[in-house]
Amino acid sequence: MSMTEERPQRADARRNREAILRAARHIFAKDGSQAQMDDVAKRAKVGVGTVYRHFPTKEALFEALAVDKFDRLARFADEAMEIEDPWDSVVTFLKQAAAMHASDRALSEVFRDHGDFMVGTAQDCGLTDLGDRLVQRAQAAGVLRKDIRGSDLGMICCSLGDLGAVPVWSWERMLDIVLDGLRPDGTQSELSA
Amino acid sequence: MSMTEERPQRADARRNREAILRAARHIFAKDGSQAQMDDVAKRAKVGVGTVYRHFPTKEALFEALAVDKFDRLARFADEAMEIEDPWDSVVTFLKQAAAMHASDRALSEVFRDHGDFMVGTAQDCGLTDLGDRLVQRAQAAGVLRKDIRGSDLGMICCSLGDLGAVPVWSWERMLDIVLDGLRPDGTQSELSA
DNA sequence: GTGGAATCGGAACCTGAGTTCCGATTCCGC
DNA sequence: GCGGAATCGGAACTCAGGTTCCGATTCCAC
Repeated sequence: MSMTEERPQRADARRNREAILRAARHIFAKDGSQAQMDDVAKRAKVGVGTVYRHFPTKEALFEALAVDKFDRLARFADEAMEIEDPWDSVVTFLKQAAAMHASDRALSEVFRDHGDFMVGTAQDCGLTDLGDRLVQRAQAAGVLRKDIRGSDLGMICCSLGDLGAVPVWSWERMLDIVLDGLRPDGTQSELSA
Repeated sequence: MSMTEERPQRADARRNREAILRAARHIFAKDGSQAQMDDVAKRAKVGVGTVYRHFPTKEALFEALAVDKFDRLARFADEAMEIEDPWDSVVTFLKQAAAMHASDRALSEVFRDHGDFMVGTAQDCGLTDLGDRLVQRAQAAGVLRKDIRGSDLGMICCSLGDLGAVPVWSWERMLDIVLDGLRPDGTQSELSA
């Protein structure tokens, strides 16, 4: 079934592919999905045609990068699980994820504009499961309110995502408020579905 | 200095202007700033040329609507000040503002993409002051943590804004969490700047 | 009712950005 | 080295969507 055979590419092709990915990562992080293919090509020191040979469409390039990002998020979650203190591990993960959002405009846009794609990708790279585990561990230790679900971590990231765009506000401050809302103690309302 | 004299417009012109605004409100709420001028014209049952006579540019039309929205937000804040219970009044305002975001894609985009414009407009229509008053009243009554500023209300709205785009998540749930983070009691961290 | 000024409508124009195409160039097995 | 196949580069094409233009139409003062 697999159409993508591992045919050996020519050396220059492989080199260019890497250059394109590196350039695209930079340009998309800066300009979001509005970034232009010409700019990517220019930064990769390559013609536009070359970009299109490696990625048939702008959307394809964008997705390739997005999958990368989710893998990185999954790695963050993995590392966070290593932290002994369960609360710290949730906080650390959220901080890293949010910082990543803040430095990458494209990531926020994926979260906002491609909800279904995002859910699928998070599932595939194990991020969904890792999120659940992070949450359950903290709840078992009694340091996280019981009515939080793993998917709430994604929701929180998404909501912090676009704060980076407005210089007046800081996602760090917002995250602090949200974190206090996640604690098990204190007067609390009942969360809506 | 004022160039905008109140010259009486012809009846059909005034009628068309209203139709265009009504149509634009609907189309922009649905499609955000990606909305197309042709669609606005079609919905207003008017030619594109007519739209452009009333609003010299797409941007101008967009801004006219945005100012409207901020006036409405200011009215919400005003009404919220009438509520006796200071905590309720903050909650009510946030709920109304967030609901407005959820039903209006363009509003979220203004918050995200035109930060400075937004800050200026909020100032002009009195929303900034009203927010400060809402916050201070609640703090004086001891029902809102002391380290919250009026501008945090805007930040919260902004962060809730784009949750509406992803159907998996609900801004109501997120707002519940945030509200618990705003309460004065319970274990709390120190907010970052 | 009539004249002319204001307004309308929408085809045509223009620009920007994604994509294609093909001659030039580079790589690699012999 | 040589030959040809894979790859490159970037000018040119395409298409979508904002904006303009001007003949047709509508309104209002007289």
